[in-house]
Amino acid sequence: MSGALPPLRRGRRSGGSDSRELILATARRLFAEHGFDGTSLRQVAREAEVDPAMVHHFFKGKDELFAQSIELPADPDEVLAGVEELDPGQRAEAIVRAVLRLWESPAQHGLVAFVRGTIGSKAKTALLREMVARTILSRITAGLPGSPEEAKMRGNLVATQVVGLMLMRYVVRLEPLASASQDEVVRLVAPNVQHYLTGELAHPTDSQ
Amino acid sequence: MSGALPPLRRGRRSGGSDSRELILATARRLFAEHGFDGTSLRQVAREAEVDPAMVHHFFKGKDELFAQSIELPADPDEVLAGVEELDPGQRAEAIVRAVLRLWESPAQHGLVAFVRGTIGSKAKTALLREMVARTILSRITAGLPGSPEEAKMRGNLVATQVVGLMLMRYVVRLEPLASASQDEVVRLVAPNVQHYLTGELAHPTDSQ
DNA sequence: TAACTTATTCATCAGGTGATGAATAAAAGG
DNA sequence: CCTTTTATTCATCACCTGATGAATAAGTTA
Repeated sequence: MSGALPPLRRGRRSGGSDSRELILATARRLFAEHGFDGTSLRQVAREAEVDPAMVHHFFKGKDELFAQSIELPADPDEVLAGVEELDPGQRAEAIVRAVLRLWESPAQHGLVAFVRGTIGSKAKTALLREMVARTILSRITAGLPGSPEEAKMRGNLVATQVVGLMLMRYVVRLEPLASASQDEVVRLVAPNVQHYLTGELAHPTDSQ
Repeated sequence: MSGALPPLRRGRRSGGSDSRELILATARRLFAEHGFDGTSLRQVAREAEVDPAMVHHFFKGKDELFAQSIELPADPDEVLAGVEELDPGQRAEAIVRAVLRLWESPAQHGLVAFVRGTIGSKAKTALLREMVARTILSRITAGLPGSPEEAKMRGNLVATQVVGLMLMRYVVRLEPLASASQDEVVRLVAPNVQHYLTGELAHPTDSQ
């Protein structure tokens, strides 16, 4: 039990270090696991073995850290590239494939974080709604036959199916769905998505 | 500017009061809007115009308050009553109707809170998974033809569609879906749910 | 009326939170 | 070499969190 502690390690560490990346990686993981509110800067710093003040040195604050952690998971332009040009009759499979590919890419952590953080608060949910409506649905429903109102509803229905699929497979991890192969998932759900896109939307019942 | 402040109001208020219910109602609303972590006891107390300590007087702590706030939204037995006895070929409409009815009942606040609180954390998501698998899916897939594995997958697929629908309609509030009538929603999505229950699940493609 | 129970508030605790500014050490640039 | 920039840590701040125990007032019961 010596009294002399090792000399203070204040100041720059010798030898290059990538603390910034380390912090980001840790933040990504923790945000994905516990959401925005459930993750503290100090927790990130602790697990990255770094002083809490470093987080403020590299990022302006918690918000910026979060923003950079989820590094918007690739813009929809890229993910849905080519979908618009496809014949509506074949669009469903392309959409489902694109979504599965995205969620099984390195972006997965960030996406889970995004979903958790976004559904947890009313304000953020509103942001999500705007974003989904403008960037994603418009692309999916481009060039559908029928009235614009009908196209919007078709887009909404596609969203219910696709979002439900992502949530159950990647967030809730329901089995056996979570372990099924991409091809199998496409086979199973693409037909229903296609039905929402171009199928006959049930006739208003005559009764009522 | 009299020096004499109004006498301290410590002690029981005269006239009956229903602070307990007031706290519960406020908690329900706030949990639904901001989730579990995003809601503090003091915030609940403030908006209920009550001292924070009252919350501890009536409930053991934040966890118990949360638990009582979401007052498990009616057990699945009740909500899905009768679904098991229905012919699988007609089950879809009953399921969708039951879900819509539930979400447009007074339980809605609690349900939104439950979803927000539950998706926000990994641990709670695991609880949700167990609960959904045991209590809901088993009921929905009872008596389906085919292997047990196939029935489980069919149940999973139904879950993707139903959960996606609830999320988009009641949590994200995507339009025009959120404003559609119950009957219209049933007409639009029940056929796809029925397909998951009893339809032909696409043949393994010969290629691959 | 006296004793007891319940409702209500106050004062306070220990601990976690995000944030800031200064001190120190290494690296980079001149 | 000296200067500037960058990385790192420390010591704090003010604030909010959930929680507890005691003080007080009203209702309830004996």
